[in-house]
Amino acid sequence: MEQSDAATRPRNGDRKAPPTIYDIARLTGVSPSTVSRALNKPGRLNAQTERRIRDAASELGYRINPMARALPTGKTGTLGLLVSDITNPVYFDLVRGAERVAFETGMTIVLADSQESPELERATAERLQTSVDGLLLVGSRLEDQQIQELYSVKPLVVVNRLVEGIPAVIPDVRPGITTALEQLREAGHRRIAYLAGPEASWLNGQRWQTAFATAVEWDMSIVEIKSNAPTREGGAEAFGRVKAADVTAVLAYNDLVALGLLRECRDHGVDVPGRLSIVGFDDIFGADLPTPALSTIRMPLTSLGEKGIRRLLTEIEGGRSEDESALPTEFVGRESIAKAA
Amino acid sequence: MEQSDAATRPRNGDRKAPPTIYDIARLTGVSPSTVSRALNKPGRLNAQTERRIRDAASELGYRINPMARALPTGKTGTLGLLVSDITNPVYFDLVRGAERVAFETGMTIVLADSQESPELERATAERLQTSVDGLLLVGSRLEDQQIQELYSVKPLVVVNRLVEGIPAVIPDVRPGITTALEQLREAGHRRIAYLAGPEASWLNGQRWQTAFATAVEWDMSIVEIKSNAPTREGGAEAFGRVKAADVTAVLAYNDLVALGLLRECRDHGVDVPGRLSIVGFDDIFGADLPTPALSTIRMPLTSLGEKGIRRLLTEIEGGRSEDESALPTEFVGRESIAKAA
DNA sequence: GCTACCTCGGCAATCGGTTGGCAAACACGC
DNA sequence: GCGTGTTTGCCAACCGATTGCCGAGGTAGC
Repeated sequence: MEQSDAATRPRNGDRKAPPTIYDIARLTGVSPSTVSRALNKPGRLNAQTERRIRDAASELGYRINPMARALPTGKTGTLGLLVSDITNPVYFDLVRGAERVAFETGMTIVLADSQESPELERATAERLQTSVDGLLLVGSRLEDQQIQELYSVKPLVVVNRLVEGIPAVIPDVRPGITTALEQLREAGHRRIAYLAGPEASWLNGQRWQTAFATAVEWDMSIVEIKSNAPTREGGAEAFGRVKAADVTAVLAYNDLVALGLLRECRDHGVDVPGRLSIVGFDDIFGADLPTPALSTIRMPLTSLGEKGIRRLLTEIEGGRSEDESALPTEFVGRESIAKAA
Repeated sequence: MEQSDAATRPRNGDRKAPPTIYDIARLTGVSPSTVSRALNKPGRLNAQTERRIRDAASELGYRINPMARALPTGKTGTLGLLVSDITNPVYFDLVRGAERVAFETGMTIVLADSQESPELERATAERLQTSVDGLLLVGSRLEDQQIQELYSVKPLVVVNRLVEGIPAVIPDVRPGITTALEQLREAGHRRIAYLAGPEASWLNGQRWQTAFATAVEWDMSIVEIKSNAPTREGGAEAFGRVKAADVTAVLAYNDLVALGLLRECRDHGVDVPGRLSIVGFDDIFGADLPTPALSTIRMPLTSLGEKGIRRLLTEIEGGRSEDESALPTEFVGRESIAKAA
């Protein structure tokens, strides 16, 4: 596996230091401050001088040193994105959306995850705060007060959560849930279960409360079933409790849990959707793969990511953006729903 | 959606500047340089003085300013991780592994993707290089020379690729492919196809060449079928060509392509594995979800991520780490393989 | 020809750390 | 009492930008 003569590789000492504005200044015979202005105060200088400096800069392959700029300005050009679990496919599109907006505005995103641990989340958030201009907290498991403390240090926006006094971007779970329960009701389901997510999750609360209120309104019975983790394993592990609950349909906290339950049903010979209908949340990658394909309530993930970053940017600029309306969810009907047995 | 009285939110000006070593110096009556040494040259100072300073620091809630440190030292404490497509589940575990090692060593990871575009990859890499200590290039689509140029600027490690003179971490595709073809052969398959990935992908070349050599050695016929993109859509779109090729088994460039093909087969009534056996690569999230569950060749993703970062760290320290042996792949038998028709 | 104003570019301070060199203070041996 | 050596902490320069202020020179108005 030796790919090359080690002696031919650059050592750190070999690499030439990148050019600075001082190099450009020397080359063009002006002062460094003039170079700085030429490069980021267009119009401030004589057009011809500016041209000359810009040319010299690109000839030298000059790239601004973000650290050096950050020191006097206090702006790092970096945003922190903290999610509860990187390996949860639900964050794909959200991250993508966030990245797109960040890239367009010339910001860099630092992605980190807290592995569903509040302690780790706090530690990571604090560490990130020293090197970013603002933080996007997605599905935070922290307590309100901790988030407020973080907010008192640096700009911050929460996604999928509401905290007193903190700018937020959230989905409106109502449309998706309403349609889903409507479908279940029309298919004759009267006893349904909600397979719960983490208690510290605000979104879990929203989903449960909305499902609960809707079910009650429509005279369906509904029970909440605990699950240990918002993962496929968590869903599989809840199978026994679901079965014992004697319901004809399950609304799961998220697709991961729904997929875990679905698989377990198949492995135990419980016919889905014949004997049990299952609906998930999020419409993650893979939700359409199993047979039956999973019906789910799609979250506006890309938009949540995009709006989150935009919101954060105006927050950083000191603007006080209006809290916009929540982004609507949408029911995606697939094969995991059928007439109640 | 108004969550709070806007007037109660901190404005940027409201936030108090974080404490600096100057604050600590003033508080303890020593000079800033002494504070600096107390905090990161243990033993250089009188033990008692050091204690006093450390106590004051933690009392003030001091956190070092990474930018300020980066300036004189040239070390940013940040590593860049550049993947070809963030939304490809294959990178989950790799990113996880990389993050774990980075976190343990106190480094921060900046994750970016190039959306399968070489131009974007180069631009992003160059941008990242100004603010990180080193770069991990995963599945790069750049040309060798471009990578070498990047390497001449900052430390860099490539994953899933070999480039002359560049430290690399790669999988050994042989074990997985050998076992997979062995199984196919024993099941009576004699005509197989390789559904190709991006031409610019080194890994695609490895997979094809190894499959080719092995098939030839064992007297199986093998053909290469192009696919337009290494995605589910790409796999679906290749269905016609696969069907026309008159083979009994397909080895796909990755699971995404395999899943796309699998779905398309189902939609067109082609029985898998009855009439066509399918094997993927990577064992991504979701590979086990469809019916039939996808057989695949698992990549040591977590290890690739971990080793990649470790390798990068020694590279940054100026060490010249030995090129270690490639990490073995492993065949994962599921339901998408059966006896040849 | 004089004042008033504007344009253009440089000086120097600043951001928050790090670090080489030095000097003060102290201990020790003789 | 003096030379030598060691410990300890400070001074000041530096990293690479940004920016307030100022002065030189040009232009215009009267």
